Amino acid sequence: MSAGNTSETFGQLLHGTARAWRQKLDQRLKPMGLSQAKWRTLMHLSLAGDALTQAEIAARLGVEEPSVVTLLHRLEREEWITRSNSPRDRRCKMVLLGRRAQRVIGQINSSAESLRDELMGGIPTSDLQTCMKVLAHIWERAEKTDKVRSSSNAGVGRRFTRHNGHTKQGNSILKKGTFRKGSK
Amino acid sequence: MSAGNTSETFGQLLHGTARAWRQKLDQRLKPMGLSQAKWRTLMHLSLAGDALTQAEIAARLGVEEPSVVTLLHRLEREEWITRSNSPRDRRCKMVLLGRRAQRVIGQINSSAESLRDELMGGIPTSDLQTCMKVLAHIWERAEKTDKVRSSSNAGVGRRFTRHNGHTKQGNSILKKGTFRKGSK
DNA sequence: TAGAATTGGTTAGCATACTAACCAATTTGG
DNA sequence: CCAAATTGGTTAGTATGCTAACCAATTCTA
Repeated sequence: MSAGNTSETFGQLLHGTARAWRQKLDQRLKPMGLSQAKWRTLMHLSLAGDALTQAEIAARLGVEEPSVVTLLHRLEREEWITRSNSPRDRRCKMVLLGRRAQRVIGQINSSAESLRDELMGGIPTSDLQTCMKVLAHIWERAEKTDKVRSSSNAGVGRRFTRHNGHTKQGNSILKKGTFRKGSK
Repeated sequence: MSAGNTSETFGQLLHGTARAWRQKLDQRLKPMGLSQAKWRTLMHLSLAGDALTQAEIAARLGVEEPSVVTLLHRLEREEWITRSNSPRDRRCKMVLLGRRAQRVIGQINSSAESLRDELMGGIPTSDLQTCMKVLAHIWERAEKTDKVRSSSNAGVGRRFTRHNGHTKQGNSILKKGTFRKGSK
């Protein structure tokens, strides 16, 4: 990079920035006993407003299932969430927010937002838009090219495809039978 | 998610893109037995054209020293590099590229470059420039705000302090560790 | 020149992610 | 209805990265 090469630089920048951001956020949330991975999980549960299965959580976080397993174990051990077996499908675990989490979701959110403001404030909106467009483009290509993950929402637009079209209210997992995700 | 919501989304996008890129690259380099972390280390050594100390490598990679320790252990175990004690400063380990690495640096490079082309090709240069500017800005703020890491130059134009000396190499130590079973 | 401070490296222990391999339910196809 | 495929979850093992705590050598300073 210092040797006048333009290649590599973008990747460098991308990863460095992501790492710096993550560390910063982790550092802020540490006093609350949370890290970004944990916080994001709680947010998704909060957004869902209902129990989710581990597979759903994995899809929303954009990580693999085994990664979710240990993540949820940590969250459960610290009493941020509870897990129980689904009465409908004995393979499933239902994941729910615990009291503790419900109480601090707001705080978490505002922490994350103020960091965002600090980091991105002052940047022209159009520049930001351009940047996001570029990132989305890259992401899409990177995910698409040679692995066809079932529920890999490649980007920002298309979030988790709601199998049956009801997300927040009804039960995500208590009403199996009608939906089956992607084709695969 | 696409409408007027600038919060959260950007971070999401940043991390997702970085992760996707990394995975893609790892996947390509796997047949060669390399991952991005390893590859980057080798590149820096190659660029330096000379032995580097572990601290220098850490600075160039932008990671902490303890992370470098295990990384170098893996690289050494696989014979990509050799490490030896510096004769001028007994605290230092000099890290050198091994034969194996020298032989494939070119391949590594072209792999990474073609991936870059695939991911970024077709994106207007000006957009890219804008994107990089934004990322650099964010990175700078994230590093600066509450931790004063040695170099805060947003990574792209970093300056490494030259240290170097001779290109001599001995054998890779095998030193067992002075176990002191720390107890405060 | 004798501490004190700094610097280079390490170990320990944790967090986060991945792949591979596996079990146990459930769904599907005859 | 039974065997095969699929799906949800787990374990095991590895890769990266971090912080905290610690030696050992070197450099600074009073």
